Amino acid sequence: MAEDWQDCPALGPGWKRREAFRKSGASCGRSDIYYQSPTGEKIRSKVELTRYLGPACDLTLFNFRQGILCYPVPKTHPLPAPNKKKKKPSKPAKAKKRQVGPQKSEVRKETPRKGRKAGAGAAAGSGAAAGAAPASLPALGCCENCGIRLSRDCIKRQRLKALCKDCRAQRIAFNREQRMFRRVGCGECTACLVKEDCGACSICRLQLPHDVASELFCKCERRRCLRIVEKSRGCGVCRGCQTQEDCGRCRVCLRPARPGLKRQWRCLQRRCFWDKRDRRKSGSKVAARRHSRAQPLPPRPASQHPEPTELHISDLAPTSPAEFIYYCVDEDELQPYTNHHRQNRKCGACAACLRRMDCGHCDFCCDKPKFGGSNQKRQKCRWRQCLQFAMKRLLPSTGPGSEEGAGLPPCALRKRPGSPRRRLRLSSPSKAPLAVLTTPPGPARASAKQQAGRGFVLPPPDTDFVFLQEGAASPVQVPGPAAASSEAPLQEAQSWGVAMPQVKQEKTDAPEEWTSGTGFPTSALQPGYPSKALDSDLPPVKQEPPGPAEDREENREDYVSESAPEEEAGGVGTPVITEIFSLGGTRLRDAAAWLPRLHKLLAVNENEYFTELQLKEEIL
DNA sequence: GCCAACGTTGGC
DNA sequence: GCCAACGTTGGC
Repeated sequence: MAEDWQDCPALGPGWKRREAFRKSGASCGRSDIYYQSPTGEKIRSKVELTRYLGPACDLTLFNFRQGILCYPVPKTHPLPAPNKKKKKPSKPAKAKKRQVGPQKSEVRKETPRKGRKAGAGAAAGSGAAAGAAPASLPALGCCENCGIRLSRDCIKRQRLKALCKDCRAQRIAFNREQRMFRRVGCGECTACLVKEDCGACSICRLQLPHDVASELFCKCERRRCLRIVEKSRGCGVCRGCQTQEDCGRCRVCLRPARPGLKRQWRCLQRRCFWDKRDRRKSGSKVAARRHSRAQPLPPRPASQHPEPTELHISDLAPTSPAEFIYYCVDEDELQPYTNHHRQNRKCGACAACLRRMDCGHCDFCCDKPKFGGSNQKRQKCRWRQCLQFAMKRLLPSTGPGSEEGAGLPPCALRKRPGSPRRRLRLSSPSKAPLAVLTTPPGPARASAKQQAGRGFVLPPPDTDFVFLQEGAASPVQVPGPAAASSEAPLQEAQSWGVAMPQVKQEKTDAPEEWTSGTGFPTSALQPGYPSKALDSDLPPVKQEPPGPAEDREENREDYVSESAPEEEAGGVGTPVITEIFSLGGTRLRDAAAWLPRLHKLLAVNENEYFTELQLKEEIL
């Protein structure tokens, strides 16, 4: 991560080069060369460089690894080349073209997230949106904190791009430090020095083994590090926190009071710089602007932590035993799971793994350079993401004694600290029929993750399952459990994977595609083809002809080779598998309520299509 | 908690 | 050398 960029004059002013040594893995010690264009574009290979500079630019003399021009031994006339490597001429046109990618993604970002972009580059256009406090805006292209002019690199970066390099580093360091405090504490504050649990807080009441709770993150509430900056209270030392009076000029102060209601928002000038929430709550960068230019970063709050009486329970307290275990897992214990090799994400046998062609339509494909994307997401085509891998992590364990837990490293049953994706796992991923859980579009998404107590999540009652059973030619969809028995055998769930497609918000199905009342998409029960409304404009997905091995699997994989393209083309857009990882967890108890009935149904009617009526009769 | 972004690594 | 994509980080 150490970005020791060095100028690369061979490519022209503004170009930088970096050599990154691989620190681990089979190729440890090997180095990779990266370039950065004057506009901040990252170039990873000569091919990319060529693409970036355009065909008019001849790179044959350019040694990508060395970052220098290598002229052929001049036999006759030694002058030719110096200018040849002047990439600059062709760059603008191509660079302009390359800008399309980022711009596109930024547009997309702007909509749902109020566009951080608006602050710098697009500020002119969105200034009206910011409207209320234009006077406090920092100059475009200036660090929001110290006000120095930002480099192009800083401007380009979407994260923290409104901060200069130093301020950004400070902020990142602060965030990192806070995480450390949350996990292990500073070891110096009075809370960290307390050796005895209080015995009365919510954690102590859980009566966890002392040796587990003592050294880890989920400590007694009274022993939690005091250097953690609580979001709602601020650091107490920055200018915002120390300002006692409202400015009377910011948009919060100027907001007309509602009769009978106390103003809820704090004056922008009084908000803590370190509170990241304000950046989003106040829309775009208004909150960050309060610390703009004239206001350097406040001293690190870590050295001047809040009063010892301030506990920060809300940030830390696990809300359930399950969460508690998550927080208590020792990092080392997680190694076997967290360090699994990259290839472990492929079972190599499921339809997704056997699929060789990218769909070209999903968001990950669109991100790929070969499809004209900007290579920001860098993820495998959604339709090629391993189904087994997804299922392994889908269903939660029910405890050490359960079958789900058997045969797994204990860590596999726990959430991973530090990982944004909670993956749940069951022990027997083999031979699992595949199931797809679909949810009605639009507002249903918000409710798709109903809280099912103790932090687990289950689909809403009107959620539909589309079961893609191996051996069956078409998916089967059933309505949600009306009065599911929560005591159904958990083992049943092992036979099924459940996924939730289209969780992402980029694409939303038209509501009319769904039959109201039944909760079924009108097209979903068409024998053989379950997809929702098709977009005929989209080209069919290229499918590689099956190899010999695939022939054997043909029947078993039909459901993907047929249904997947349909779904891709059908505007369902995002297939199901990767979305599993985004689920906060599906409560096995609830999943199990579905599965026995479906399992039975499909066992009896294997290889048959199901009509909506059949399913209703059979299941309801 | 979720996810976009991107550094990094595996494999062809 | 190049590309695919894994895994982590930072932001919302």
